[in-house]
Amino acid sequence: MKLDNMKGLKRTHYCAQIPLETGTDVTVCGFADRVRDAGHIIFINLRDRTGIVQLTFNDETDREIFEKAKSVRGEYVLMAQGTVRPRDSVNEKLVTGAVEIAVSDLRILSVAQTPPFEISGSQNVNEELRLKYRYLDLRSARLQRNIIMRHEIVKAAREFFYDNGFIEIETPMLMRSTPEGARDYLVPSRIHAGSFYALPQSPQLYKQLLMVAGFDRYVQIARCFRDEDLRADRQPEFTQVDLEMSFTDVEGLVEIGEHFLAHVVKSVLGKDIPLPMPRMTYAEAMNSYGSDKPDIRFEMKIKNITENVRDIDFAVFSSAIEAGGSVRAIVAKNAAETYTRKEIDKLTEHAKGIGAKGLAYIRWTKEGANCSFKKFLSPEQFDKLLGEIGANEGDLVLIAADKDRIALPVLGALRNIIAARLGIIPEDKLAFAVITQMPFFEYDDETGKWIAMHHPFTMPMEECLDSLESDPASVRAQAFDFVVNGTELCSGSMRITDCALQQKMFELLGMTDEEIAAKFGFLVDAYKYGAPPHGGFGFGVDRLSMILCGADSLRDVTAFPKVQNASELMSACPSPVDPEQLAELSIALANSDAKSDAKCDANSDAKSDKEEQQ
RNA sequence: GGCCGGGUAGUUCAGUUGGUUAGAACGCCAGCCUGUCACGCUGGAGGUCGUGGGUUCGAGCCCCAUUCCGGUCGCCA
Repeated sequence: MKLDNMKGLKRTHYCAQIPLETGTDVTVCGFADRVRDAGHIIFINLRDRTGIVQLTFNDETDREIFEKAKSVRGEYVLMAQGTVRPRDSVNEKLVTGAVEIAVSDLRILSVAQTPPFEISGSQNVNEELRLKYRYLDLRSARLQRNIIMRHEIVKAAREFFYDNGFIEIETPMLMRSTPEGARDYLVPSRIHAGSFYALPQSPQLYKQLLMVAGFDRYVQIARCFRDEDLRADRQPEFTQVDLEMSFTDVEGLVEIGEHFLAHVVKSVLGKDIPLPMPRMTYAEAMNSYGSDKPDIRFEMKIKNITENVRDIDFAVFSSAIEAGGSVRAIVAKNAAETYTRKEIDKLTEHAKGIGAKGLAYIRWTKEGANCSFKKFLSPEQFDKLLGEIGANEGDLVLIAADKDRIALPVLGALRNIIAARLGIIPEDKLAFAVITQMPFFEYDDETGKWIAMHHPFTMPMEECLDSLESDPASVRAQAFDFVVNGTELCSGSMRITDCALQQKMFELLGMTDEEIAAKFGFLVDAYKYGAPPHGGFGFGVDRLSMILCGADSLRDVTAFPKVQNASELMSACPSPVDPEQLAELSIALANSDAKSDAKCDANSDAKSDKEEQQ
């Protein structure tokens, strides 16, 4: 088929933005979304990024154009010139549903094979297939909307920070590897055989040095990389609104952060977010929600019932208490009917998966209160306990007895699962919260060492400076997180600018002078030349987009996402490279078996290429 | 690395205690149709049942292995 060109035509409007006045001449472009051939009259829904407009062709007006329209198939790329006129009957579902374009010139600019799935119904199609043909799925209204909304978010972010005196500065993508924390993506150096760059996990060190350099307020829409396993809300490469500012404190940072979020939400969704956002200490979040990223759209707070059950002669409770743990409970209102014995067993299995030894429960239905430890209580004790817990008929009480670091997260996880199941989470609500006073250290069970929970440049809270060595577990940091609807959006902190203190922190984290000099020598040196007090944070653009779009996965707000094993199905990367490339980089592969290689290959073509090489 | 769920026409799915030629809807192709808009009507094409092995007279179904996708735990300073 001979294709047309655009000669003599120029687009005047996007499809869904044509004037609705009868008689207007317009020229529109896009994809054929749907073709309805009714014999002597043909309708084509033309689609572009703004939406859909109906093109109408009648065989009485122009036979040649009509025949051309007859040949159009789904996803053909068209350009049409014509006149806006009212329809016989209005399609309420379309913005342009009251009008149509009577076409006087039609150009077929490109033909299309039948796509492997229908664009309009793509959200029901197997995601693996959609990811292989990502460019087709991206044509769907849903993904067009998400990707454009993400653009609006980044645009609003830039507006906000430019207006508040922040300077946008690019930091290197090829940098020194600092393998503390997440694994680095490494980039081999051709010129320095055997040496490697790392892709940034975040621009952390550079942005701190920009403060030492006196830029005072820095911002960057920064791409970051972490070679860790994926989740629905975790991709190996992601984007942060990364910033750092001087002459501020935690409250100053949090204020900028919350005004930024409010500006973005207002710009993109038109919603007002009440400020200030609720603040909650880390300890409060853990005690009440069993999570450092609590979903506060709903209540169901965790209760500490240790004192209420202390006198009960039930070994599960008493042994946990004796071991320094506690007994915690959540009351799921009106959940007793939903959660049968079998369903509770499932919850228990889930709890065990997270580390609980088991769950005690009280299921109070119309038939009475069924309690897994009833035989250890007198009827009076049981009634008293029910009252103290605050349970009523129809409620389900779940109880975990363990060390706090087990019992709280377990109930926190169950809280989310149960709320989702009961449908008590208000879907359109945005519940932001700022979690403050994060712990500084985290005990690493594997190595038996204390490691920095945030990063080693984080400033401890002033009142904790004296207990750095004596009681590391109690040390809190001048660090904070922004969370929304149970998702962590942002992590930030004030940084250490005192050389002596920084040295001490490195030592506490078990680093030798040699290590410090080799890894962070340039940073330590820099702070010797005068450093303003400063701090900063990074907001996850992907996660923010996910929440604001109402998407369930980062894949829905990322143009070309990676799948769970960190490969990309469309281009089939990562992939093996030519031996010549490796030789140039002075890299010899360990004797890898074909099996582990095949895992990297996302399609059979790549696989056969590999086999040919071997 | 562990646990859970999934893979049957192009797509979404059904498929009985293991039993003849594996079905439906949508899509696709052809014909008809002058107001459709999820157009309609008639007809047609289209399947290595993820892959490999086993049990059986016989496997989409049972068993074993494996692979791919998703969720999650570990991991993510």
